[in-house]
Amino acid sequence: MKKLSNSRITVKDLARICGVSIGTVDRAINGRGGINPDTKKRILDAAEANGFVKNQTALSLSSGRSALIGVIITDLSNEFLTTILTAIESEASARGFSTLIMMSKYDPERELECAARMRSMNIAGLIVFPVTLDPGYYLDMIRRGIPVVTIGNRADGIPFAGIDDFAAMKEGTGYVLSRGYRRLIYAAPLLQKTSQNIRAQLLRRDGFLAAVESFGSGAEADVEYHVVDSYDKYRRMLAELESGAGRDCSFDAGTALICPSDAYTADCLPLVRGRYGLMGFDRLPLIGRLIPELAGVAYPTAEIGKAAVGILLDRTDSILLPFKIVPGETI
Amino acid sequence: MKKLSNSRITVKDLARICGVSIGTVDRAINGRGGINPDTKKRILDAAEANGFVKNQTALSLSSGRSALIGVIITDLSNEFLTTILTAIESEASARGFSTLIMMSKYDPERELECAARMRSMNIAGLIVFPVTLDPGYYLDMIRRGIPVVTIGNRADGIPFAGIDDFAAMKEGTGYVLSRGYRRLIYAAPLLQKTSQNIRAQLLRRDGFLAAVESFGSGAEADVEYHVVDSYDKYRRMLAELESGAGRDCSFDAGTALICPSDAYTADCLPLVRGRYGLMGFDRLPLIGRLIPELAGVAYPTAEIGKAAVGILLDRTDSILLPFKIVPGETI
DNA sequence: CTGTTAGCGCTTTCAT
DNA sequence: ATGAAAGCGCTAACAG
Repeated sequence: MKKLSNSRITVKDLARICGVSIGTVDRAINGRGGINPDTKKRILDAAEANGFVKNQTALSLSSGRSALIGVIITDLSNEFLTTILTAIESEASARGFSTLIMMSKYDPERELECAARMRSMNIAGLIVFPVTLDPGYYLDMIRRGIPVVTIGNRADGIPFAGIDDFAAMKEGTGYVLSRGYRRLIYAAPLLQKTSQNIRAQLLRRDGFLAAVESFGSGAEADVEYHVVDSYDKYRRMLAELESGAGRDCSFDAGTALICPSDAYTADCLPLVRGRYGLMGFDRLPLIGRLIPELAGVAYPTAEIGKAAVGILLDRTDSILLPFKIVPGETI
Repeated sequence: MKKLSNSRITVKDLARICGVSIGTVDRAINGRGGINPDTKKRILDAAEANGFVKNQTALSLSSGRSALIGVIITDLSNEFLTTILTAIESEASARGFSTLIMMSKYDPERELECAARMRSMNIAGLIVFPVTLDPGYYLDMIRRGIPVVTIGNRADGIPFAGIDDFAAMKEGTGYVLSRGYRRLIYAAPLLQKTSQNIRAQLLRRDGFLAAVESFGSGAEADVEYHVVDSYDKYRRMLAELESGAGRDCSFDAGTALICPSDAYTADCLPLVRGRYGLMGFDRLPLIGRLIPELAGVAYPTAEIGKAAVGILLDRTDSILLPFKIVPGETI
């Protein structure tokens, strides 16, 4: 195979330049003991002067580890993921690691291919937003000493960095009810994807139901709700919103739409603005700036990204971060 | 150094299992000729059965190349960058490459550190959104056989994938003028950063000026314009918009705000909605869904990401992609 | 204190 | 058609 003369200066070159052995160079470079301070200085100076940069590939092959953190996410279409990713990259970089990013595109098989690929690159650890229902591969990685952390969806037996989705949606829904809305439309088409890991969506839905339930036991308990749990129903709902009054969903002044992800908020907002209530989820920077009046649960994405890296590198346990309910004129 | 038993099955293992030599395994795996079809099948079956995955690190060290494409961007706060990144990852992945992403955070020094780091990982090529004014390091990489492509801002002597920023803003401004607006506020605070590469912003500003200029030669040539070219002025402008009438900027019904990046659109839109005209730039998915009525130049980000990877891997030349003016009620 | 050497997993001659 | 061996750049163990 043709070698490209890309090769920068190596330890061997440094050894030749300084008239010492590569072992000595190594001791200087890595600050190991047992070396004459003068020799050390001479070598380090030469390294500096020649712009020596350790070849990470060789280091990785030799040590069996790398300074690479793998990140598998579904895509970047959602600000939720980009902010987490930003935090991950910042934290990883601050700790001397680089981030290798791949996208599963919501395809469980593709996700596992990504994981295998990353593993073949000796990644130091993996952060994954899982869509696969089978965490077996990840458990195997953990067993072999490669830490794995999940974000977004949980997976049994694997550390998780995130929020308590159940509690967040329960509180959020409670807030909507407390503002007098009595007809709730819960727009969660993703619930249709039963062959994927949608644990976060399930927990949020359960939180929603629990809020409605517990409210139902009160005095003014005539709450009516509707769970939009398929893309078909969701499309129909949007069409009804657009065309004016909806039948299936019984829109009226006391109606509020609850979106368990701002991916849906983006669809719904232009249609309900000023007509019905709307509560989002995530509450991310861009949406917050564009639509300051939007109410919703605030997802602490930056903290989560940082926490995920922390769990990975310090081998600590799962962590649940606090969320907030952001009030707004849309509720 | 402690070796972790992460190691999956290797060519050596395969050789032992099949009772052949490493060389033979290699011939089978890589489909090179000069091997008995039966032996080959036996080896491939064993590889399949044992879930053999080539160790990319070793491959990279041995060949001096890797299947890694480096991407250095400023950050992910902008949908502009996330959509390009998505396209890059898709295309790279489809062509068998992985993406290593780092963020310069608009810091030229940090950008160069990222580049050096990536180089030490034997990246096959680099896509960079440059903020540094000195492309020397990149030229050196190219000289040594590592292709580099710029996006966003151009850099002399380095291939570029993008649009004609000058023409885009000239046309966009022409559109605003054609709709009757005669007072234009051009909000481009980034112009202040003269110690960074802001070529795209400069080109857009020049396009804006050219449009105003060429229009001025006509009959109804009383166009008044104002370039907000610092963060100070920008903040003042936003404050004036918020507080009602502005003095510096002379807002009135015939006023239109032109934002050469939707990063600014996001700030301005809530303040001018229904009062003054507003033209954005980029016209990205989320903003498009949230604010369907926004007028602006549509930046073909997906195509650009794909093109950048193409230039990198096929060693082709710069490419300028077509843009579009999207009309909308905000103008 | 310093030099030598083996080895990480793979590719690639050069022999056989 | 197959095997043996060198080498990519670095680390670590062992000699001296």
